[in-house]
Amino acid sequence: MPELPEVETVVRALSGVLPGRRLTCIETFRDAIRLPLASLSDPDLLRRKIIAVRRRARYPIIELTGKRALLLHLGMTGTIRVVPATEPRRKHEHVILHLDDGNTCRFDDPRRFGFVIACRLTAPGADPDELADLGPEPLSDAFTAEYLHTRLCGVKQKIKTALMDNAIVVGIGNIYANESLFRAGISPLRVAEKVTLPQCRKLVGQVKQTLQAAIRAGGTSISDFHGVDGAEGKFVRELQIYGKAGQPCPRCQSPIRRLVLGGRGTFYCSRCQR
DNA sequence: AGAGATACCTGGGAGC
DNA sequence: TGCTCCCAGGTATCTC
Repeated sequence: MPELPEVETVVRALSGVLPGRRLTCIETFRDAIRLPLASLSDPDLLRRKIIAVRRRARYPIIELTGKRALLLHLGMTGTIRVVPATEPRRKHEHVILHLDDGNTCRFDDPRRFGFVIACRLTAPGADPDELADLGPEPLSDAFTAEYLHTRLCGVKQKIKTALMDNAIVVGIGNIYANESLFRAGISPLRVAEKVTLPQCRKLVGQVKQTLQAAIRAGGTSISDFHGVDGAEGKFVRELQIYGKAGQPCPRCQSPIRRLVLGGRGTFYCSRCQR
C-alpha cells in the first residue's frame, strides 16, 4: 500500500522521465474512480509540456505549462508506471496519459480509492487550491513538538485520530500512527489535548524516525504486492505492534491489544503506552 | 464547529 | 474444493 515513502519513491521516479514531454492524449476508461474523471477531458490540457513532478503529502502533482496540473492520489492500491503505448492495457488501468515520445503514463488502481483530476495553479510551482488545508510535512522542520503541542490544544479527539488528521500533519497513515505511538509510549486512546509537551517531543521524534526507517527499508509497509517483481516491502519486518494482536509486546511481553478507533484497527500495549 | 460515523471498492484470507 | 463473509485502507461527505 502506498504510504508517504512510497509516494515519494514514485514521484522521484516520474520526475526522472516525465518533465520535457508533452501530453498528446488522455484516455479514461470509466466516468469516475474516487472522484470523477471528467476534468481530464479538457482539451486545454493537450499539447502542454510537463515541467515538473512533485509531491505534497500523499498527492503526486504533475505540473504542466500554463499553470495547469494533474493532481493524483494513489489511494490504497494505486500504482503509476511509464510504458510504451503499444503495451496492452491492464484490467484496472483507469487513466492513460499519452506522451509525445511514444510512451504512456498509466494510473492503475483495483480498489479505485485513488484519483486523477486536472486543476489550475495560481503560480508555477504553487500547490493547487485543493490542497490548501493541509498541515505541515512530517519530515519538515515545521513539524516540531512545540507546533504539535499548540495544535493539539483544545482537541478532544484521541491522539491517534488527531495524528492521522491531515490538517494537523500530513502523511501519517494507520500503520505509522500505531507504530509511532507505541515507540513514543503514548496510548492511542489518550485525549489529544492531554498529551504533554515532553510527550509531543517523543512523539514527533518517533514519527520522523519511523517514516525515515520506512524510506530506508524501501517503503512498502505491508506485503500487498508480493509476486509481480518480488518487491515485497521490507518495513513490514520492522513493525513492532501493527497487526500483532495477541502477540507479546516486544518491550514488556504483555499481550498486544486491538480495538477499533475511527473505524481503523488500533494496536497497542496497555502497559507500555499511557 | 468539532467530532464521530459512513461510503467508496475489491482481492485475499478465514471459516464453513 | 468451493462458496460466502469479512476485512483492509485514505479521504470526502454526511450526521449529530
